[in-house]
Amino acid sequence: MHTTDQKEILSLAYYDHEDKVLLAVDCIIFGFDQEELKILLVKRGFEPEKGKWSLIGGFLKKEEDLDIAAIRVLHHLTGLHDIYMEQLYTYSKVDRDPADRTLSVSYYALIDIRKHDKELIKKNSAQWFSLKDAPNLIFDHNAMVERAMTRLRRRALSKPIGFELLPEKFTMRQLQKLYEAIMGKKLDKRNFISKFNSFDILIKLDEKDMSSSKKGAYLYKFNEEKYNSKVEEGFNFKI
Amino acid sequence: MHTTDQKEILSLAYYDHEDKVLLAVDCIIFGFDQEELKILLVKRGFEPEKGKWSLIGGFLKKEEDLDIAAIRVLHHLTGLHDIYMEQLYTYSKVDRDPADRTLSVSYYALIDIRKHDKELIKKNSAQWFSLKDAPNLIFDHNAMVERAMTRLRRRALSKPIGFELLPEKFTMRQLQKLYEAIMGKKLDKRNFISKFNSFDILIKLDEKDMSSSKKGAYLYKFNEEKYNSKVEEGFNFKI
DNA sequence: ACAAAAGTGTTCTACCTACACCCATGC
DNA sequence: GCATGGGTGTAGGTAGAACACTTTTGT
Repeated sequence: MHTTDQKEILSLAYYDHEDKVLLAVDCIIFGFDQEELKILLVKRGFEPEKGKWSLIGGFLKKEEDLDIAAIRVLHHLTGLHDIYMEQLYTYSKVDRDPADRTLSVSYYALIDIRKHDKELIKKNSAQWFSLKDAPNLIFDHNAMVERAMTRLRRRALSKPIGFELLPEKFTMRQLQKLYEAIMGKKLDKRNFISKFNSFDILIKLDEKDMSSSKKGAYLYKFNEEKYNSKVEEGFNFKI
Repeated sequence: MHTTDQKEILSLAYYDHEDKVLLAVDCIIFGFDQEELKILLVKRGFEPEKGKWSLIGGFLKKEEDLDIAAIRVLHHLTGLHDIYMEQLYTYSKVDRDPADRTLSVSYYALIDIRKHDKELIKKNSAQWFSLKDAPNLIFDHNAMVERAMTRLRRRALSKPIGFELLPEKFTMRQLQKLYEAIMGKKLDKRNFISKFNSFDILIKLDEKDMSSSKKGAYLYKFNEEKYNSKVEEGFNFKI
């Protein structure tokens, strides 16, 4: 590899006359509160557009790649490590940010809504909104949220990422409610459960969750090892 | 909107201490030559990695957004306008380009291989390669091609983008060969044709193509208006 | 005893897959 | 007349969709 000095020399030699730009990372953070999908938004504390709602973001630093920058931003707001996260799209309209030529790479993230650090969220004047009544966002952030929603819908059909939004132990009903929220439609509980059982990637526990009924509902865990080994053998998750 | 002067003032005020980076656009250009998928590569004429094969690319200019930059790069190499094109992913590893900190946004493009400007290609020392025997590429360009291929496969199943790779008039056999190339497997011709006919988005012409058989094969055109109006009514293209 | 959520199977339909023969023509 | 690619239909299997009643238990 090259040292910084060498790089500067090479850069001067080869790419000297090219334009440089500011690059931001913006994160769409999804959570699920047993009934609906929510996103975490911050009230902007600086100009431009101070006081308006926006996605949480930050600028890419010289020594980071984009994934690292997104992880930093997510950690800064939620206090969480090991967040499920995926790059979405790069927004580049010349006038998207009135203050300067800034491009933004969007990421979406899935977190267990009960696990975030409430103090940090307060400190950053952030707040959870259900997707239906989220406020209007600055710049092109509304479009980012829409694209994230579309991607999440597609991904959830072909990868078992839903579990990232649930607690470790969950009931079948919670899982179904989650998929209903993601897909935006009611599902038949018998079909849903037998589909999921046919995958054989859940562990049924002896415990029951008594919080939502008198009878109680069995709790399940996602068996990630089993899922991975089934994938090795050609298994294809498909809701 | 703001004038450039205002922008500079705002930028100094708000984003002054952030790092700026070079941003490139790299294009995976797909073509189809009746038998297999090909990509258009250029022999790099400048350092670093001069003389090696790479995707065609260029740096984003201050006054462009990314789509415009990609269109410029594509036009520069092929002479074509109105190319089908989609943004794929942004690559950002700190050391991906040894010369300087450069990020690259990849785009893939689909063109009718017979329509490109052969002079321009020669002038840019570019060449078509079938995917199987394409040379090793510089930086992370191999990964870009792989991601493009994955995306193309998925897209081709749910959107009728295959026609972008074919001449305006084509035979059913050509269409089938194209889908076989994209999906990497043989298809049954009866099933393929009856599936496509059930969509009812092709126009069967009275002309025949006599180049590949004595009997001749009917030529078809994609009926884009009909496709669009069917989509309006809820039709879902799904191979 | 009743309210409220949990749990459980079957039938019908639609789509996908596999499969084989005749046709038209140039040589 | 034969070799070459073009064109066409059907039957069986599989996966998805629709659908209703019994169980448990706290109040």
